[in-house]
Amino acid sequence: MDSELRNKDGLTEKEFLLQYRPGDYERPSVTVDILLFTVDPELNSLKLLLIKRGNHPYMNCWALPGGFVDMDESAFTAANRELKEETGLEGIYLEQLYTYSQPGRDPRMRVISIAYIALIPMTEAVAGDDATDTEWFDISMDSDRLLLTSKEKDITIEYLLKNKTFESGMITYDNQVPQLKSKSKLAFDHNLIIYDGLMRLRNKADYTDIVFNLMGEQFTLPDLQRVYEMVLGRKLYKKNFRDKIKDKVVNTGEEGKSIKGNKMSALYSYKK
Amino acid sequence: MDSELRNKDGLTEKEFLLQYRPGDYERPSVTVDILLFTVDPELNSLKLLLIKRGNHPYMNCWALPGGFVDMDESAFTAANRELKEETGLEGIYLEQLYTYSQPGRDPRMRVISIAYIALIPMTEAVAGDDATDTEWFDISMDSDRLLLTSKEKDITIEYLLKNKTFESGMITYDNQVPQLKSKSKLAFDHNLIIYDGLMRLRNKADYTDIVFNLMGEQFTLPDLQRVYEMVLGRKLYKKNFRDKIKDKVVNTGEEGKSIKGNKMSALYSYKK
DNA sequence: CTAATAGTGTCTCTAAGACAGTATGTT
DNA sequence: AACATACTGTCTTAGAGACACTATTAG
Repeated sequence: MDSELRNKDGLTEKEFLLQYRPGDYERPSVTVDILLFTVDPELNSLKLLLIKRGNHPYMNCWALPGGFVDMDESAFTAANRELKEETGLEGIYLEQLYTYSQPGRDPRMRVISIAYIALIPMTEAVAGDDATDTEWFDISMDSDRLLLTSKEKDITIEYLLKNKTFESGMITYDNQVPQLKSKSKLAFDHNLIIYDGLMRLRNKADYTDIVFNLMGEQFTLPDLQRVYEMVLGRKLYKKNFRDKIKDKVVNTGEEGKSIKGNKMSALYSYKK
Repeated sequence: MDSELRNKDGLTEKEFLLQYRPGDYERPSVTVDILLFTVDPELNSLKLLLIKRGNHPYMNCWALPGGFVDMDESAFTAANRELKEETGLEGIYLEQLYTYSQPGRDPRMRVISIAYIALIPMTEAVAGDDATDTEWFDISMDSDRLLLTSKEKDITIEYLLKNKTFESGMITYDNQVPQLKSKSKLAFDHNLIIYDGLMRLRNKADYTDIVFNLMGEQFTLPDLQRVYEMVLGRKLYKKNFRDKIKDKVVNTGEEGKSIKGNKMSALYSYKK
């Protein structure tokens, strides 16, 4: 067995691990940041949960929910735990987005943040919490602007998207960089994270079933199309849309009204 | 100005940051692991660089190159630094893959690893280094097996790919999990990382120009096709392939022989 | 001459995109 | 009656997939 293999100091693995002491060097803090998306019950907008910071740095700016990764849990587990604390919900769609590690992204200390995308159905949408200044922002993005608004709190957070060319090896690719336009703003590099997350969501809407995580158990096709349109940020042709999703969906035989319409429509559910 | 904004203790941001002391809690180590791919000069195989571990844990197993992220550098910078140390090359294609954070993935201590994909042209391929037991493995993967082989060292590392269904929110998706088959094996969770990286490479070969990072300045279309086939792990129809890449490529007017052929062929270069 | 390789033509099938049209309901 | 909405038909274009074909060259 390999368990009796000895290293150059003559130690087996068990002996090695017993005597091993990690070096005494500085380590970064590691956190998870969560992009929690949903759609509002009237299907007017895609929504993103933000929390107002009550202290420096970025005091009074809006930030993504998140927290530290504990020593005995994975980042995925930490993100699920934060979601549970924030919304009370479990079993939510959760996907790792990207890891942000630029030194100085938090002026207090070195923080590396693993960002996650979470999606909850409109029916589960939890109200904003006034006490902790938690708020669902309407979020939209077109070719040159990222816009976050809260009607209740009368807040507009706006970033212009500037085209920038990146080089990597042989290839170059165009990307966009958010540039603050409004008075209110996002904390840390959360503007980047939100931009990246929305792009990921849009891309995955095209080639996966990710959008169904924003729907309830049953839905009409007009409602499903509206959700796709909010995610993608553009109108879709009804017939083409129905052709595209027809294999992902099954007619329940029941009928119901679409959220914005008053005409009966067939109710569908997601087909696994 | 916001710089005069005071928190509930009456401190400005500058004052707050001066008195701020990070909590004295345990932090994980953060490393980068690098999937360095190239193709061999005879265009027989896609290649991946691995290093043989000389100590516990996973002594004598093969591992991805990598190292710690320093406190004053981003993970991207750390990956570039490691690449420079390993190959002497700079300006290489480098893309963040995924972050692996499962507790226990390193039995010595808590290590969170940010994995990167790097691609270098075949012409730049550095030889394996006998002193440090660095070796370029031939890598291939089909629907049910991941295979890493070194002809020189007579090593075969083989993992069967077992289908597994994952649930996340409303949707389920099928994925594959590597299961050790051979006597030689990979260290830590590097089998997962390699599987994920190869899948990413294959997906991106379809909708980006990523594969050109494996080519030299000039190449014939038959050679380019062979590289695509090695990355994708399947044969392509010549005409369809040429139609697909025709806008990515420009005829230099020169002629040269393909690496495996002895007939002259038009030389192309990558069109930005 | 034969076999292999470089390169092109073309057919089918599917999916995206864009409208047009019918039926059914509300006001 | 007028309008909006649910739902379907169909045309065009583009790309993936699959072969068939010609031309060229090594041996």
